[in-house]
Amino acid sequence: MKSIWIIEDHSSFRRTLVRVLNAEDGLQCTRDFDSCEKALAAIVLDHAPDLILLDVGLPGMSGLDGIRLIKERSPKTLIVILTVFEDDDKVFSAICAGAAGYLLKTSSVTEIAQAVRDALAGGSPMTSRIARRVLDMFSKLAPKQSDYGLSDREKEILQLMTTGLIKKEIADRLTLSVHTVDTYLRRIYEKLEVNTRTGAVAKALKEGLI
Amino acid sequence: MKSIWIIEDHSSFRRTLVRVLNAEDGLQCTRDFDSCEKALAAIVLDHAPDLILLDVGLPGMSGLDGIRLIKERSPKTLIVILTVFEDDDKVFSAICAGAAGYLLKTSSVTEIAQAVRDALAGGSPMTSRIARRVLDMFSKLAPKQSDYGLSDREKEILQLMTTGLIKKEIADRLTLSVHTVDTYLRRIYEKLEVNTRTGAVAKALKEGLI
DNA sequence: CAATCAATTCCCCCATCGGCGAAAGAGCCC
DNA sequence: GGGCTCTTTCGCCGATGGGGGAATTGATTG
Repeated sequence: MKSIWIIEDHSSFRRTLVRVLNAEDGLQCTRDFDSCEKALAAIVLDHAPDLILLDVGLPGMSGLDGIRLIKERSPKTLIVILTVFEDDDKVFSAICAGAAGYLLKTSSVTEIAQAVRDALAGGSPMTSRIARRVLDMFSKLAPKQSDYGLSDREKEILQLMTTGLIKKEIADRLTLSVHTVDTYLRRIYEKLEVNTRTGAVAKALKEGLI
Repeated sequence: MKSIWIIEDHSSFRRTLVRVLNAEDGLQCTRDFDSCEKALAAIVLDHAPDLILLDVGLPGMSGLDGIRLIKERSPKTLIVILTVFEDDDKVFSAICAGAAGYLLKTSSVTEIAQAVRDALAGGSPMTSRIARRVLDMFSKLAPKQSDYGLSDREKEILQLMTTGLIKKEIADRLTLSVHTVDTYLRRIYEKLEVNTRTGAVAKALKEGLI
């Protein structure tokens, strides 16, 4: 039997959810709150539930901060977002904070119940529109993995540069002469079409060269 | 009427898909192939379809490369992956290459048809297990969003540093004196606990400070 | 009103860096 | 063997960068 909490300020909707979830086999909605603060206070006293259905966008504490705090206190508790917002920013923040699902309130209660089961079974339920947004963000975030024809040694030196080392330190680290490192740097600048260490490091990190 | 191509080497499964999709209103499976190569050749001659159902893991060209090549030739064509593999690597690569959905072959044909509709309507259909993997990868990939208490001005200067500019250029860009920029840099170094431009830029980019 | 902090400008000193040029051994391909 | 790239070493010079300290505005906060 999996325990579920609901954090949602609309009392009628909350009560409906409680009723529907309790009608499901193997699910039990043990508590419900109208704010993150109250739920957080309960987590320290009570033991945490298996899953929390959370409305981000309720008054008081931001739901996004709520996710973080809940996850801090009880990392194993799954958090499924249930909200009216589907802007990139909210979705992005929720996922980064550790949400295990993202539903819209336009979903039917049976869909919500199914989503809860999905999440408990190791899935991350979300509408396909939200999924598209996540995928778009993902491919923007992922490094382009370009090349520029750097040799292994050049990449090694570039990598050390990204740790903040200066030429001399790199030379010491690799038991090379400063001159050698210098030559490498010049070639790296040339290949990357930059003319400063900063530019090289920035390009390396932005484009995932190392 | 939306046109769909299928790339799938199992001929019986492929024919089943064609039949099922053609039975759907508004969908027409115009062509089907048993390899990416043949589909790519067709794209240059024929005009590209609205959506391609693609099996990554078929013989010959890697399906992942296939996605990239198809997207190059016809960026507007949606690509929905249909495969037996659900390892992080495949999913990650497919998404980075621009896939708009990721289904498992364990799905029923009606689910596949629904997924095709979802994708055409602007969604990214995927199983909730796949979604969980994507979310996990996402939160690993996403910068930690730490703070270090940088002021707006300091962040601005840090941002300009990450474009490879030197102090003097930053000063010119902001109509400041080099000395001013210098002071900022020193404060940034202090807050970020580094002592070189390279280190500051690396830390800024790695931790998403800007 | 005072205190604080962010933003700004300036000085000096020396280590480091970036651009110039040169060279030589190792390994690989034709 | 001759060319090629990769790796390594070296010198020189002027510009830049980092560390030290100091001081002035303006805004915000207490």
